[in-house]
Amino acid sequence: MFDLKLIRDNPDFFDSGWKRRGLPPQTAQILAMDETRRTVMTALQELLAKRNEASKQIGVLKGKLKGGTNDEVEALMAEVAGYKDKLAALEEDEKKHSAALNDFLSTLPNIPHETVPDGGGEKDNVEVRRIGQPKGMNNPKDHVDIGAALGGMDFETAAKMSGARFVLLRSGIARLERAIAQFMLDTHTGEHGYTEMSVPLLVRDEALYGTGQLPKFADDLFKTGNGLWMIPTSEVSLTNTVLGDILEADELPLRLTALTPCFRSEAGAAGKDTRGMIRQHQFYKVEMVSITEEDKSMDELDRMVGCAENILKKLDLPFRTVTLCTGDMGFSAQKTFDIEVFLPGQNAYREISSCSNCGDFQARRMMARYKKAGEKATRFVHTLNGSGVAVGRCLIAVLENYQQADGSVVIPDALKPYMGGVEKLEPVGERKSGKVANA
RNA sequence: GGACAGGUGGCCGAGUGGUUGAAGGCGCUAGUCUCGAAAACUAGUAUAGGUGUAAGCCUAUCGAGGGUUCGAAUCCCUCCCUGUCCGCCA
Repeated sequence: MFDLKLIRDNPDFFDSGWKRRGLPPQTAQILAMDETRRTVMTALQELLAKRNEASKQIGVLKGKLKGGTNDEVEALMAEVAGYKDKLAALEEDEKKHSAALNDFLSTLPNIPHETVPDGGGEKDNVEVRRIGQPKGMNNPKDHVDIGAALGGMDFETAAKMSGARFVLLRSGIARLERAIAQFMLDTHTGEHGYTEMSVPLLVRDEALYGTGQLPKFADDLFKTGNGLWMIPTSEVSLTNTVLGDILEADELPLRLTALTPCFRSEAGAAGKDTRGMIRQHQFYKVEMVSITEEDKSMDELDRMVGCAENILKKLDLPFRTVTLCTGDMGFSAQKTFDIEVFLPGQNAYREISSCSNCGDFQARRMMARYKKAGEKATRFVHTLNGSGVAVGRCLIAVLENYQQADGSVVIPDALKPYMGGVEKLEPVGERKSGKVANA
């Protein structure tokens, strides 16, 4: 959401920002709607003031008359009664115009930061660094084949109960997924200063509005029969911990992390990444969220990217980090870095983390503010979120990068403490049911 | 899920439908006093919005949203949240 005063004062700044995202100018319409709204609001307030004045008089007079009445009181009451229709009409008008303006504003994306490169899509993202060398492999298999050989990745069984885009993991691979998640959480809490959180997975409209998924992206979400929504990322739950709050500056930054399942309807992704675990309706993700002061968020973004990269470094997975261009950034973001891990099975770098600074965009929607010691005024916090990292995709990356010629998968050193002595996942022979896997 | 009881400023807590943005207390800030501090005393102490060069003026806000009324913290309805008891349950 945006500061209307700022839009009034700097319409060009906003229009050029939206233009960089490929949108036409918006401020002319915003300002026209705002103008109408304020005109109506002023008229309403003036009439309210008159009514309040008269009603106060009535109170005073009735007090003197001990609750009785006289001509003067009757005249005043008649006067106020005359305002009634006008007042109701103005009130309705004011509501209508405010709602219209709000609805319009709530569908507009954040303004890109000046350091974000221009561009229309993925191809225009700018690589900032590349860490680690892909190991040369002869005919590397992709995670689906590796998983099948290990007897631990089963899409058919998942499909029976849940349909497409679900997976069922067994035995060693199930444990590996858990190991990855534990390792990441331990690293963020133990080395990166994040506080581990266990959060609701079902949230209300307000929470999703706050982080920007609603009202525009309802189609991407799952909704329960009770009107609650399943979180598409724990960014929603972690960021909304400060919904409506006024924090003290010295409590900041808040650095929160959580491991949660994420639920995405993947509407509009038909035909995309249909093979394997890349794009599922449900997946685990370790998320990082930072709540900072307004002048600290860009430094925090670099720090957060570093935390996510550190996970991949410890796992010794080759990756590259890119700055998303204006055309590829998400709705709420002011600036975003994606981390792409190398997948031998695809011979390509694929997104495994996305770290964004949202500036005050979400904070305005959530009314999340902070106060500096000794200052009266409140300011909006800045919010950042980043995957640290996506567990499912990390599992894929480990399987593909640590596969051996014999079909086994070596456990990365960093994960060994979490694997109960298992150092390698071995392929199993053909099984009749396919439902038994090695440990 | 059922039955009660509640939700008032940073906190506690009063509030008969009428000059109540809201008593009183605590806390906080400043001043007086003091060598200094404490105590005491005095004063100040919400947020958002509209309007104005400004001082200011106006509007809204007592969990949220509707309604009744000339006028609502107060009466009515719906919802949310908290507490207690019962039921159910991992």
